Amino acid sequence: MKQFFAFFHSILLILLLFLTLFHFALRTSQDIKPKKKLKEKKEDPAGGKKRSKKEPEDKWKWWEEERYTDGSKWRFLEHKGPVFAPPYEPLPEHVRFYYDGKPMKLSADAEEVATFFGKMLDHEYTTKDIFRKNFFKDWRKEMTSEEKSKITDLNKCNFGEMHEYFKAQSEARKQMTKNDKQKIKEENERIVQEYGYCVMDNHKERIGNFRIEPPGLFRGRGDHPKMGMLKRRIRPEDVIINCSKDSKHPKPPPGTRWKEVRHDNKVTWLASWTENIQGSIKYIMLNPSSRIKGEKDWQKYETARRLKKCVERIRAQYRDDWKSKEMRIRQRAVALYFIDKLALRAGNEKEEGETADTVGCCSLRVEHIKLYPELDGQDYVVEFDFLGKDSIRYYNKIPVEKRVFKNLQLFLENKQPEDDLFDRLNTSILNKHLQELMDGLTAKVFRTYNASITLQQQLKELTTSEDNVPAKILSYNRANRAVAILCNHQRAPPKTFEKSMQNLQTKIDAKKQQLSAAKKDLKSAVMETGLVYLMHSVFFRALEAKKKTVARISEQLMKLEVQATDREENKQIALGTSKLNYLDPRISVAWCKKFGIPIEKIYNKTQREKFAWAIDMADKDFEF
DNA sequence: TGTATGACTTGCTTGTAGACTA
DNA sequence: TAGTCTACAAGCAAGTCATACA
Repeated sequence: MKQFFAFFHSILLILLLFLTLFHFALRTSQDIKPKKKLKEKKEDPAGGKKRSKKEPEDKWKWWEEERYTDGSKWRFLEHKGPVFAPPYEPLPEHVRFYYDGKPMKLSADAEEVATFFGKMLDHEYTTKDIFRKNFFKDWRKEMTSEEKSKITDLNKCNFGEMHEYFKAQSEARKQMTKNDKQKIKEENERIVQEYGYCVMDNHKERIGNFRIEPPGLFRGRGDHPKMGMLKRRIRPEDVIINCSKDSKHPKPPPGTRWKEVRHDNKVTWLASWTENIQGSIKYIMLNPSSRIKGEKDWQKYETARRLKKCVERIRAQYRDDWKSKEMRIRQRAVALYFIDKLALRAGNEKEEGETADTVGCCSLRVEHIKLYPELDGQDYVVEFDFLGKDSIRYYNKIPVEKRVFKNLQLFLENKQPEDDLFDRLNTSILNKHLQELMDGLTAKVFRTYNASITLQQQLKELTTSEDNVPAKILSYNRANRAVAILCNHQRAPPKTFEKSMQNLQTKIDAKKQQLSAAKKDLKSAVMETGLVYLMHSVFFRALEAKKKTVARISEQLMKLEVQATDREENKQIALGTSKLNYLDPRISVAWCKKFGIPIEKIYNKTQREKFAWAIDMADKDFEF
């Protein structure tokens, strides 16, 4: 009898378990209701930061209006002038400068320049010979004759206390109370409201940089021969104001005057001054979201689209020119081939000794290329190795067509490493030729065209409609990355890169553990619920909840893994430059609309303001 | 035709606001 | 809620290109 009951009990249990599993299987095959958006901001790749800045009140659609056709940029311009750097505040008594181990009180002018150096002690710049030499030379110009005779060796100068003082000040700023921080914020906001906007042709427009650059030490990039030189303080007497005659002219600070007030509506700047390092002019101009900048940007992409229509004809022409009898035409044709194929910059000539030694296509020298008739199984390989804009290294090995290779061999004949590769060519000659091929065509249009067309092609290739949003965004970033690589947009890996990757990996590991625990939990719940299924439906609801937990954690894990892949691939590549300057925003807008991706996932608030014209006008079928 | 200059765009670095996390 | 981290925006250097002038 006992055996019979035991057998019956077992059969009953198996039956119950089967029923439960059957029911469970049925339910899992149904879609899970979309979960309520608890923390939407977490899903925003742009950071989803709730900035306090208000959306601009002026939602003017300038792109729906006529443009000026007479070369003028505006009819009316009124602004308040620039904001000057605050005056120098002398160091407190206890912060001393030491020379040769002894404290020494410096005159105000010498002390100010010394603080510029003291602030930078942590920076590699202060270890560079050129920087130190230039700084010391300019610093001595600010010294009194007594200081000059005493301070003769920079190596005997000790700026340590200054450095510590500024570090402590920065620390104190961080430690300020919420209230104090709020007060500073409000004051800044007041300044922005007063000086950060202008009125241009009946519209309030944001100014890009309304503050005059403060004095400091010049931070030239690469091996810049002028790094460390003193950037002097700009006073109202150095500043030219540009505004319309009939506007309320900006007032200079009390007791000062402007260098000049002019009314030139053929230019877009509001104020300008000449800096003392290179003697170049610096400007105060409008924000990228302004009409004046937006129109120009739009126009730039339209020129690139016009190039698309005739690029094949131009390519056929330069290929033909590789065979020309004239050396200058062959050089022009080979250079254009590189600009087109490799997205090289034009390469203007530079004054020797005034800037870092960098080159672009037309200014390439013999020493920047190597020719290999055969390399790694490929024929006619050219190796490029040179410093481009901002002293960023361009290194690339590419197979070229035989004719290009033979031409290059010809160009190199009887030349020294420091000679120009294209000695019969410069950017002016090249651009004049391009102008003849297409109205408005210059060397840089090829960069814009190739960048935008690459993005469009890559998006088509990489996007899968079945993918979820994070996977689609990864595809977008990969397409963007292809462009950044083409344009050689590099960045120094962030100092915190390794750590942040480690943090992300820790999160992934934790999430994996969490997932496996949740799965285990679900499995045992299935067993338990099976036993009591007929008695308590409440257990079934608990089972459902566990199932949802597993799904949620799986999704979170996937997101983290996508994030890690994206970050790793982006380690040394800067996406921002191409996104802001080379990619027709209408391509991205169309892609978002086509695949149902919120535009906020691709462009942050500032970018959306800059590209408002594109967001408004492009539909899902836009083709570059 | 070459050079200088002015105007504007492009491009990298850095400080920090504010989101995230424990 | 305090401390940490990171995306953003500011900052400014460094390009391109048109034009004026010799």
